[in-house]
This record gives sequence, structure tokens and C-alpha cells, in this order.
Amino acid sequence: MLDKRYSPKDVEQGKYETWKEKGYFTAGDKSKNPFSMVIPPPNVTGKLHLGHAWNTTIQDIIARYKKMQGYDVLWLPGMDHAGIATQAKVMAKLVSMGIDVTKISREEFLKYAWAWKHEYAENIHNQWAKMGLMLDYSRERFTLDEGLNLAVRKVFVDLYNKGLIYQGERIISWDPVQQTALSNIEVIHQDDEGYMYYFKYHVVDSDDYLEVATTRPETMFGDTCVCVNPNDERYLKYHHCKVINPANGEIIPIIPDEYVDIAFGTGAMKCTPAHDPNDFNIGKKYGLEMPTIFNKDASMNEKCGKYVGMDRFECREALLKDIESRGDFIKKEKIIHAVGHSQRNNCVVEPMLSKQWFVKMKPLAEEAIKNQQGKDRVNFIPQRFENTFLQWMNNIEDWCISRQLWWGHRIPAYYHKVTGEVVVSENPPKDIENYVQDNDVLDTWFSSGLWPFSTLGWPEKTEDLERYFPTSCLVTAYDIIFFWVSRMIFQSLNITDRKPFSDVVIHGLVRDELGRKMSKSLGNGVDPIDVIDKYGVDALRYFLTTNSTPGQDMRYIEEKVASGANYLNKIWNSARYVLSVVPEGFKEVKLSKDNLSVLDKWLLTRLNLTIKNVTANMEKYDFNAASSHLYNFVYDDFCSQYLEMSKVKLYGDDASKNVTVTVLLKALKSIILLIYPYTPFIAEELYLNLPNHLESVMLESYPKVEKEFIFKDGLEEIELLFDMIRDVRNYKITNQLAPNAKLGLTISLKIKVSNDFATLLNRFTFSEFEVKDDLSTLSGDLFTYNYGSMIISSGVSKEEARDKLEKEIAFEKSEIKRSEGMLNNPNFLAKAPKEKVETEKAKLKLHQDNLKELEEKLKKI
RNA sequence: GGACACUUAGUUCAGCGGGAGAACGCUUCCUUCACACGGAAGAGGUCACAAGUUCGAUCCUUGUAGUGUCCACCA
Repeated sequence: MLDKRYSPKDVEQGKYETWKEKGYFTAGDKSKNPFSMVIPPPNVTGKLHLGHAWNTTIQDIIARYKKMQGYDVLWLPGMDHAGIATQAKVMAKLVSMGIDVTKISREEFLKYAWAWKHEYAENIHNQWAKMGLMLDYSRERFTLDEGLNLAVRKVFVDLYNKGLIYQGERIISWDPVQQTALSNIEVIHQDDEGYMYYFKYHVVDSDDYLEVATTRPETMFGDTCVCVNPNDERYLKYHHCKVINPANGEIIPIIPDEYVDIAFGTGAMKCTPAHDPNDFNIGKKYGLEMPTIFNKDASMNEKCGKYVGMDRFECREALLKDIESRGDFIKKEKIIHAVGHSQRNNCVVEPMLSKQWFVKMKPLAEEAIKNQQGKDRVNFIPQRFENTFLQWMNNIEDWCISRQLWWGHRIPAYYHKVTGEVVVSENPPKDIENYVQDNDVLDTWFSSGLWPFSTLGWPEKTEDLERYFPTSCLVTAYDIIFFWVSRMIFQSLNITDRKPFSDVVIHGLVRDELGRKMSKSLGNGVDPIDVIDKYGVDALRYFLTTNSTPGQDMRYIEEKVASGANYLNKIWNSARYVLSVVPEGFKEVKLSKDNLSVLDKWLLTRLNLTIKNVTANMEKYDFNAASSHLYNFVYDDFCSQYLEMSKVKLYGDDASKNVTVTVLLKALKSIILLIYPYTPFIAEELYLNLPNHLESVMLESYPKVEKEFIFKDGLEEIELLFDMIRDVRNYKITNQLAPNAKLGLTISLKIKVSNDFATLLNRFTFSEFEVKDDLSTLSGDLFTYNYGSMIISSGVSKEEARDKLEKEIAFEKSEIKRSEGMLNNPNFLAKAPKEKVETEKAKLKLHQDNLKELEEKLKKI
């Protein structure tokens, strides 16, 4: 016997461990068709948040649903080493332990980093278990596993040999805090307040000067020319002149170039080739020197005279003062401009000329774009995110993949100590003593991009790779399309010649109640574990997957979690009731149209339509829509109507009692199986209380639509019955009568009804009733329906009765007017679909009949 | 400067070319044998605005306004 109240803690107790031990999570049943997903590997940097909970629950629903449908489901878990993020955290920890990180060796650091990894992996495992995720732990991977290292090296070498990876001196975004290069998308452009500073660049051998503006005066130490537009009449006479750099007194040329926008600023632009991508192009074009002026921590280097060693922003202020004292400072204007910040630590990044490794993106992007036009395309859900992807691919720049870190895949490039010859190879050169390996590691996303096939054993031709790749589906949030999804697509296409996954399901971000992003600085984050402790993991899972439409963001609202928990309690109690009415030694009856009552037929029809709708939406990954179909069935059809009405059979001495119990059990089992992917714990608990259950709900198959139990005709009396009962109840409330007050009812029927109709109407109105063909001679409140009408005789005053009738008459008239308006429109008759016209005609007739009846009635008051 | 979303009940959100839906909240009533974490019955919306397409627009198109997000090297 189930407890009176659903207690999540008791229900969840021990189930996950059992499932895991029984091996239900392990893929490999070759008799079935494969269905595979890889988890987006969480970073080993911290706790999982609600976003992870959302992301993994969606995947778990898919996995459990597909498993029930008879697939051999592989959901492969794993974690990401998260280069910069982890290294930063480990370093911070070492500092807090009092360790001098400037003296630490690479090897020592890695030892600490691995210890950190093991600790956080443990946390993540605990949270996965808490969420109830159906992960195949026998295949778990980590991005720094030996197998994955091999894959990374092989891909690097392959791309290098294909000419798709090169080493070059280019302007990259430099993170002076982490002291590493970043890729473009690791830089976040924020609109910051700043100043535009105007300086005098004196023309050599002249009293003239050019007015030159900049937002970063400290970079003036790297200026190698001033550019003007060749068509700018203001500067024509200076084309072959030189100017004096007010920062360091150096003499630099004026170079006319079309790049300069005449209309912008003063039309004269200072050019700093080593610290600005556009200036770099100009510098290359004219063969200019490209002096770098910053140290790795963005302090000023020896090129900056007396400012050497000074922080870049301090230098800016000091330099300004000095130039001003020389009279070469003109003015500054407050401006809002986009400034690049590091995604990881929010510091202002510095564009710097630097030798790094790059992936040549054009050919890879073209391949990916082309693939989206073919039949082997990756299916984005919702589809609009394909645009996001394609737009990025179409405008992509080369990808800087080297990072000046220790935690990551070390670049497999070796430099000859004497000749400087570069060897790029999966394994070190034989005479390694003559070589030194590149110190840098690869961008974290380089290895993540290989995740769907590297985790399955690539480059080995493993059975898993053969069977599960390409994967069926990938689930991720839209903020990671560029970082990860697109990189998996182009890497996979280039390296394996196959797409990485067939479907990519994109969801949104979790926000707080006010719609703000959850963040540490706002302190508005919600720990999934706290929610689970309060409401249970099933309620959290249900909330996360039923409160947004695909691709949309979602607000975390605690009341909604509570409301989900109430729903589960409702299911729990309906199950408790159904199980309580199953007699000792009960045997299911074989159901057929001959032994079912009209009410049974109605319920089974509703059930099958529900299964149909739920399944259709599950297939579309629309879990919100799917669940709401089930929700309506549970509350309205099953609990409010059938469950209550079937008591007439169960508490009476009806011969059809076993049919009713069979129907109840059938509906209950279907509900349990349909809700199971969302809320596996409560589903398992209830399932194991059903008669004739298997060892676990995890071994069950998904409910199928049974067409023979969808009845198209003969259910009108149920509709009529519900309408009449509702009106009687409403009548009692508005007339302040007790719910069980006995009323005099007279009804007329346009259809034939079963015996149950009388029983149920009687029981649920607490009233006797009489059937008559003509109600027009009777006094009382008249109610008209599609298939009949009803009079409640009562002590209501004539005025009230007349008011009510007039209201109804007005309603019927407006309906008639609407119908006639449509039907008198020749265009409607000619152009609207036939069925529409027919339904409209039928409606008109119905309302005309109702009107007639009401008017007759009104006359007699 | 581009791109993509969003604007529907008090609030959070669904939905749809042919009579506006849910949850929470609100009102009235009910502890009768699954559930008061409940039941019954209600109130509450010019579906942002404007034009167009259509027999018919909350829905499609275009424009406007507002909100949000992403992309973009303008000194």
C-alpha cells in the first residue's frame, strides 16, 4: 500500500544505484538498433548549475524514451579539462596555499591539476547520480585521456599535413592576466566608457601639425606611420612629409591609403602594426616595422622609454600628462566604444602581434556549409539556429589554437635545437635529444570538437565507433553553438567524412525570476541540489523540461517547481486509489467494444489520443507540448471524470466491475509509462506497485496507440452528461444551495443514451430527473445543449429566469448572426474548404433550434 | 552597423488562418470513502500598434514602437 503522501526522498532512495548495478545504463544490445548521444562534457572546474541540470535532463528524457522504444541507447558521459578555466582555478588555489607559482615547474603544476580534476570529477558524478541520469559509465571519457590525446595529436598532424594548420605571426587577442593567446570568440566585446584623445603630430620642417585621435595613447610607442586617405584634400600637401610622434619624438612617415575613412575622426590615423589588426595589414602592405611595446602582462616594455615596466593604464595617464606639458595634447572626448574582454577573467585583452598556431578556416567552413545543403545535413532543432551557425561559418576567420598554458594537449611540434627545423608528428622524433617540443597547449575547444568520435575510440576502428557514430542526437544550449557545435561539425566532416550527429537540439538559458542571467556577482544562482532537497529530483526535472518551448530561455520560478510536485502527488494518489480497488487475486479482463461501457470507451479514446499526441511531440523533442497533453489527461479525463464516475461501478454491485478495474489499471499504467522519461523515480515506485510488473520500469516499452480503442461515434452522451452536471453544480453555487441539494430536473434528449447516463446524472447531481420530449410547457431554468436540453425547476423569480433566458437568447442570436454572415458571403461558400462550410451550416441549424426553444420558453414566463 | 528572437489574463508562459489556453494568483462554495500538496464552480485578455494579403488575421507579409540576445577591427 502506498503512503498517503508522495515523499520524494523515500521514493528516490536507492533506485539509481539499483538501475546502475543491474546494468540498465550500459549499451551494447546488438539485437536492437543503436541510438547514441554524447554528453556535453562539463568543465572540471566547479559545481553543476541549473543549466547543466536542464541540459542533462533533456538528454535523459530522450535516452529513456528511446530505450523504451526498443533502441540500444548509448549515452556517453565525460568531462572536459577546460584549459584556461581550470588552470586559473588551480593556480588560484596554489596561491592561497602559499605556493610560489612563479617558481613551480610544469610537471609539478600538472600534478596539482590532476588532483584537482579527480576531486571535481567526484562532485560531478554525484550530481549526475542525483539527477538520475542514464549514463553509460563503462564508456566514460575525459578530454585528457590517453585515447583522446592520441586523437588530438593525429588530427593536429593530419590538418598540418593538409595545410590546414599553420604557424604564423598574426595579431591575436592577448589575455595579460592568464598570459595566453585567445581565439576571437573567447573575447567578449562590451560597450565601455572611454575617451578619444587628440594629439598634435608635428610635421617635420614645418609649423603645421596633424591632429590624430586614439583611444589607446599608450600604443603610440608602437606607431610606425600616420595614415590619411589619398583623396582627402585636407592632407594632400602632406603626402610625402614626415611627422613627429609626440610620445617618443620618433620621426615617422605619412602614408596615404584608401583604408582610412575621411569622415571618421580627424581623417588622420595613427598606425600601430603590432597592436591592431587593421594597422597590421597596413604595416604588411608597406613593409613597416612592427614593434611590440608590451610585456606579457601588458606592462610597457623597453621600447617605451621612461615608462618601461609601468602598467598600460598607468602609462596612459602618465604619458598624457607629459604630452600635455609639452603642449601637444589637444583634447579628450568621452565616448562609448566596444572593448574586448577575456571571457574567463574579464580583463581587457590586448591585440598583439604574436607567433601562434592557427587553423585555416575557409576550406573547413566551406565544407560544413556545403554539407548543410545536402541530404546528410545536421538537423537543427529549432531550425532557425541553423542560420546562426551558417552566418558564423560564412564570416569565419582563422582560428588561433595555441595557448600559453600547461593544462591541455601539448602541441605535437618539435623544433630542432640547431637548425630550427619544425617536425610535426604524433610521436616525438627518434633523436628527441636534438629537439625541443613546442611549449604551448591547444585550445580546449580543439579537443572538444573531436568529442563525438574521439570518445568512441577514433582513430582506432572500434566496434563502438562503427556502431554508434555518427551519433543520433546532441543537446546543448544556444550560447555554445559557435564554440562547440560548429567545431564538431567541421572537424567531423573533415576528419571522418561524416557529420557528428543527425539532430542537434538547442535549448535556452536558465534565468532568475526577473529574467536576469544567473551569475555569481548577482548572487542569484540556484543550486539544483537545494531544489532537489526541497521538492525532489522528479519535480525539478519536470519543471525544467516542461516550462519553455524549444530554443527559448526559461525563468526559474520556485512556485512552478512546487506546482510540478503537486502534479506528481496527484498521480501518486490516483495510483493509490486505483491500486486500492484492485480485488484480491484480480485477473485482467480482455477488453472489447462489447464489454466496455460508454464511459470506458470515452476514457480509452481519450487515453489513446493522448498517447498519440504525447508521442508525436516527443518525436519533435517538444517536451513541453508532450507533457501538457498528458497533464490534461491526468487531471481532467482520468481524475476528475473517469475516476470519480467509475466509483458508481466499483462501489455498486456491478457485474462489469472487473472491466472497470482493468480500464483503470490500463490508464494508470499508461500514465506511469508516459511520465516515466520525465520523472523516472516516482514512475519506478508506482510501476513496481502495479500487478504483473517487470523487474523495473526501465525494461518496459513505450505505450502504443491502440486504434481499436479509439471510438468515433456514440460518445455524445458523455459530453451531454458532463455539461448537464456542470450546469447543475453551477446552479447550486449561484443560488447558494448545498452541493448535495436535491433539485427537480426535467430533460429532453436528441440522442439515445445508455443506462449509465441515468445513473451518473442522478448520482452527480444528487437529483431525480424526468425525461420529456417537450420542455416548453414547463417552468424553470432552461439549459440547451447540442444533444439535448434540461430544465431545473426551482423557486427562482420570474425576473431572474427571464434575465437568464434573455442572456442566452442574445448569445444564440449573436452566434446565428456570425454564422449567417459567413454563409451569406458568396466568397466564403466559393473559396472556403467544403468541411468548413458544412460545419458552419450545422452550427447555424443548431443555434437556430436552440433559439426557437429559448423563445418558446420566454413566452411562457 | 548587421542578425535572430520576443511583445497574448494580475504574473510566468503556451497556442493557433475559421468561437482566446495552462500554471500560479484571485472570488464563491465544499473536509462525501485517492489526494486540502485536494475538489466543484467562476471572474479576468481590443492577443503591442499600423497598413497589406485573404471569404476570414491574434496567427501570414511589410512597416512602426518597445524588450532581449548574438555577431561586427572603425582609429
